[in-house]
Order: sequence, then structure tokens, then C-alpha cells
Amino acid sequence: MTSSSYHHGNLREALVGAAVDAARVGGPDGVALRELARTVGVSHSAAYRHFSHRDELLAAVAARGMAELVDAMQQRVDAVERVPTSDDVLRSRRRLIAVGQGYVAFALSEPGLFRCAFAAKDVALTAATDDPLVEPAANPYGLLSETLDGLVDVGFLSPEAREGAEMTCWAVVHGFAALHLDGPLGAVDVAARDETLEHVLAAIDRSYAASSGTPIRPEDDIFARG
Amino acid sequence: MTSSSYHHGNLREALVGAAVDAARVGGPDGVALRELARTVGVSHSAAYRHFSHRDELLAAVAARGMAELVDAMQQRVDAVERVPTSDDVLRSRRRLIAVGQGYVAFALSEPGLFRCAFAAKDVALTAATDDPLVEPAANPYGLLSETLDGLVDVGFLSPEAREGAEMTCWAVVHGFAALHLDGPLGAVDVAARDETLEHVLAAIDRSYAASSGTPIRPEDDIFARG
DNA sequence: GATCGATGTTGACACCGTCTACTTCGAGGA
DNA sequence: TCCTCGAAGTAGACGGTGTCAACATCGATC
Repeated sequence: MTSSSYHHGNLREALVGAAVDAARVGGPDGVALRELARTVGVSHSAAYRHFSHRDELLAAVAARGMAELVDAMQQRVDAVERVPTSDDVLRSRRRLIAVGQGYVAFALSEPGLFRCAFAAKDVALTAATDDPLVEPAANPYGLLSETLDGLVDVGFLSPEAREGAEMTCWAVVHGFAALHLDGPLGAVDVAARDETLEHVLAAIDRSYAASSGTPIRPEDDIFARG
Repeated sequence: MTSSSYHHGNLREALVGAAVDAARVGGPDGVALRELARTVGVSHSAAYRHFSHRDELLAAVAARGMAELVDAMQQRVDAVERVPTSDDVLRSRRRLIAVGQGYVAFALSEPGLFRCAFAAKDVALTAATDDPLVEPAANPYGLLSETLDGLVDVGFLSPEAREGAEMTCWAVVHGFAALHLDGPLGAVDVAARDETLEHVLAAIDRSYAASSGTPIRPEDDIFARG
């Protein structure tokens, strides 16, 4: 709070903030300790009073990225909640679609942060959760899990097919994002990409409908566009 | 061929070979030009006579990785071919499962090379295909595409659901691999992982069955284990 | 047999992460 | 009130990296 120029005051948070900014631009490789120290106005190696090595800082960035990812997904789900429907099954199906769309949308709009969120070494788990800006239970898996439980509750997803369903959904959206981010699909234009994603999500929807024998009415629009 | 010690003779291929070895162990980050030069017995910066920068060498490694990936997938498909069946539909379904299993198995058994195959900057396409060890048409997409065409031919996959099917399949296996490689699922043991993969692939199979209204006989074993 | 371009070398530059030894400063006890 | 002691920041070094420019070598070609 004072004008003491020798001791920064809250260097740790300043570093994490600067690291997140750098990660947004350049991904994990864009995070350089010495450069961060420069932008924060502190000597190199000052970071070592707060992080034992670079990976520990990256883990903190990863936690932030995860939190933002969950936020993006949650917002999509909330948007579904605001669309009036008396059809519980349809609403639950839309929730799952929204979760997937939110995941991919975040990955493609914040590629650097998304890469960080999954590039972190396993140092993460303990150290990074001290971040006050990251609430503990915020992870994509939990949100997805709840959504799938909802699908079982309304009878759209059979209990047998429920097994392994998290993995199917997670894998398909994560793979979709990764292939467009790093893979050979980076040059695909946005419109085509979005259309393909709808095909992909529709396939999952169809699979779960089949699991319970629920017929799908083609007139039901399960996609939240925009 | 001669004993000339000044000129290496086939430095380019030697470098790519050493780079592939290094990538197997340490992934893209494990490939260091200076270290490669040392192991090949040549001065640093000699590599710059054959690659304009590091990414170009990494692209060559990526091409090798892709080729090995396709090989692994093809071998699995070939194994399906050797199992006698009069049921064309079942055989086609097994082929698709095999493609997916091959993809994941390679990713998890050669994580470094797999990461390289997808970490390459877009420099790749032109420069890397000069590699004599990489046949041009070898890419996972083509193999997958043929397999899906086969599913349409036997009437298991509807033409409408065929659209975007490559992406669904590719995304699900790629995401599965990526999550176990870098993501938070790295610590999952092998048995659980394989079982989950079967659930995931079964969901895809179910989706495609539903697309054509083909009933699934539970007694049909679509998985090639081992 | 001389030449010339492809290939390899040497040395430099600017980065990077990490370690050790030193300095500063503020909080808390005498 | 003063003093100490530990937390936080600094300075400098080491070895590693990619990349570039200037120089050396050697074999094919005229």
C-alpha cells in the first residue's frame, strides 16, 4: 500500500496476472519468467520467492484458464435456462449441447489460455488452488456430470449408456477443439467449423436418444445459435 | 560414402532421424537443434543448411509421426480383415472400432511423437513431404474416410449422418488421447482407460446404428481386444 | 586444372530458467 | 524504543537455447 519500492507488496498475484495476459497471447510458451519480471517491474529471479519453478506459475495460469472455461460453459447453460419450454427432455438435451458449445467456443476464442489449462504438468492440483480468483469446485467435469445426470433423470439417457458418457462428451469436444487449435484443421473457416460442430453434437444426441429408445422429433431445435 | 569428415553426406536425414528419436522421448520440447547436432557429430548451426528454422525440422518429425500413426491404424484394420465373418455389417463396424483403437493406442504408446504430429506449425505441408520415408497419401483422415464410406455402403450409417462423421470420430479419439496424454486424466490406469474407450466407441457405434434404424445385437462383439 | 556453389564451422548475440550470495525492510519481542 | 530476524527483492553467474554472419572446405563441372 505504501510507496516502498523495494518490496512489491503483492508480487505473486501481479505475476500470475501478467502470466495470464502473456498466456492469452502466446500460450504456455509465451510465458517467460524474466519477461514477466520486467513487465511487473521487478528483478528476474524475484519470482522464485513465490514459485519454486516455472511450471508452478504455469499451474496457476492453468487454474485460471480452467475457471474461465467453466464460466463460459455455465453461461451457455444459463442461456438455455432462460428459453421457455415445457418439454423437460428437450431442455435437458439443450443443456448438454450448450455445455459442448461453451467448451469449444472458449477453446477457440482463448486458445492460449485453453492450451495452458491442459499443458500444465501435474504440479497444478495442490499449489494452484490457493488462487483467490479460482473457486475450488470449478471444473468442467463437474458441470458435465450434472448435465448428464439430468439427462438420465428425464429418461433420455439410459443408465447403461450413462457409464462412460462423461468421457465420450468430453473427448468429443476436447478433440474437436484441439484439432482446430493445433491440428490440421486450423485453417477451416468459422462457419464451416460451427456447422461441423453441430453435426458432431447431433451425433452424440442421437446416440443417447437411441440408448433409451426415445424418438427424436426433427422439428425440435436443440442448438443454441449465436 | 567416403571418409570425408568435413561433409557429412546425408546430414538432413541423420538430423530427422535423431530428431524423431528425441521426440519419442521428450516430445516437441525435447527436440533441440544444438543437441541433435552434437549427437550427429556436426557443429551447431549446421542444421541451417537443411532447415531454415527449427519449426521446419519439427514439421519433418510431424510427418514421420503421422505416417507411423496411419501404420498403427492400418495394422488394426488388417487384423479385423483376418477374422472370418459372413456378416458384412459387423465387419464394417469392427473396422471403425479398429481405426479408433489404433489411433488411441498409438497416441498412448508414442506420446512424444503423437504430440509432435499435432504440435507442428503450419510450415509442415510443403517442406516435410520430401521425406522418402513418408508416403504422400498417408494420413489418418483418408483411412477414416474410407472406413466410414464402407459403413454407408452396408447400410449401417445413413447418408445424412455420414455428413460430419469424420469429425465426430476423429474428435472423439483425438480428445480421448489428448485428455489422457496431457490433460487431467494422465494418472488413470491402463485397464480403466481401455474400458472407458470401449464405452466411448460403443456410443459412436450406437449413434450410427440409430441413424439407419439398424438394430444392434448385443451378442455381436465389435471390439478387437489385445 | 581452376572455379564456384553446396555444405559445414566458428563465433557472436540475445534470450531463457535456475542457483547462490547479498541487501532491504517491516513486524514483533526485549 | 530499539533490535533482531525472517520474508521479500536484487545482482550476478552458469549452462542451455535458436539464429545469424563471416569464414573454411570440398566435389562437381567447365
